[in-house]
Amino acid sequence: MRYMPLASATRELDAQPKLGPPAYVVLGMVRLGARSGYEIKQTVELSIRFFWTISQAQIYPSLEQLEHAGLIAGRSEPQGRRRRRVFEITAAGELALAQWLRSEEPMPFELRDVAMVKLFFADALGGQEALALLRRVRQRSEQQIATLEGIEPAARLVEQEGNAHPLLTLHIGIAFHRAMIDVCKEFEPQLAGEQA
Amino acid sequence: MRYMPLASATRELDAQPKLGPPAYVVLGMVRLGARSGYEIKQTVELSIRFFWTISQAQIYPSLEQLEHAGLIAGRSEPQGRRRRRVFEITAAGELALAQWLRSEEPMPFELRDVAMVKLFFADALGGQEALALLRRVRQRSEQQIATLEGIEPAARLVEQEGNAHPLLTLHIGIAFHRAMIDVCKEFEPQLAGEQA
DNA sequence: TTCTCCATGTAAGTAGTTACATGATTGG
DNA sequence: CCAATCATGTAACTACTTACATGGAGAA
Repeated sequence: MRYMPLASATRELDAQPKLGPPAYVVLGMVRLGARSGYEIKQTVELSIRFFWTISQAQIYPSLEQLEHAGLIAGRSEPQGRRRRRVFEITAAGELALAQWLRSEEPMPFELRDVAMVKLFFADALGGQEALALLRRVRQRSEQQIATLEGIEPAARLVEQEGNAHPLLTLHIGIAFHRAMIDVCKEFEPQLAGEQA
Repeated sequence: MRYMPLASATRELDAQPKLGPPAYVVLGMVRLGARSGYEIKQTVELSIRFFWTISQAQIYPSLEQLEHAGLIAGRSEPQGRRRRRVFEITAAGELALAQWLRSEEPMPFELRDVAMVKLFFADALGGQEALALLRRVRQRSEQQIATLEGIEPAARLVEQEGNAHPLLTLHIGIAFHRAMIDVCKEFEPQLAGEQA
């Protein structure tokens, strides 16, 4: 039996300093076949960009952390003389990812959208200008939908490889923006009727 | 004529260090009648919380910055012996707010939602567990809708005082979550059919 | 040879949160 | 008199971004 304060004992069991969402994102991307840090960044931009971002500067430390924890295995695989580390998920990694997905931790919905803020305060504008803002917001959503629909073929491909959920989140994104457009459209006549 | 590098001259014209979104949020809230820092925090929690948050620690410095810039005017108005500063928007403040609302700066849509990330990676789970996750996400949206609908009476009141846009953003929020629920519902049978 | 892409790494800075500190008022 | 609420302020910390630095590979 060892004598040490409880806090330290607990810390020893926990082992690693606990992974944050960015690390799980990297882990999940490796699982889906993104091999290098560079590929992960690209895949993120192509797939989850509209509900999660991650900068390159976060990816490499996350990879290190995950490898250290034994959740991914990396090896050097240079292209010619250009250095390159490629990673694969380990059995422990699969387990850790699934555990995170199952965990009952709260998932607060947090949107942080300047456009919505501007819309909220738009009564400070005249009717014509408020209408212009509303239309800019609508156009943004139309643009987003176009982008998301552009991704759909790729999502259908990963679906055929047994990953149907990327397509699901893509559809949610499209539905989000459609909903936004609908509410804006409904509101427009109310503004058009106003004098400046 | 003065001799100084261009950068300095420009900085001199700009005068203040430029306001960020949090400062404009505070400004807008003062315009809508929130008088003290404390009231602003409460109003934010009641109104824009689901698409923008702001911590108390940001509010007081923002108020100072805005007052310094002449966009709001504050005076001491203690309640008994309890100190209290109350603020009003100035003409310059109205102008600055409107200018911000009109400005053509890009408004990138940025959502940051762990639930969507988990959904995206949910193929790492068996069908039953993925279904459970999907239902948790759905319940979250149902909960959000209930909260938002609870706010609606208050939004209708401010509408009658001439501010119709808070109600608009509220409707957008409700529509968001309805859309999310719809897509989830559509997807559920696909998972229910799977073996674990 | 020059541009774009592949690839990794890090230092410095920003934006924001949590937690703490203080103290008065109101209502049960 | 005790708890909840009103009210302000700040120090320490965390998370994340931007910008810089380096260099090879392939294509025009």
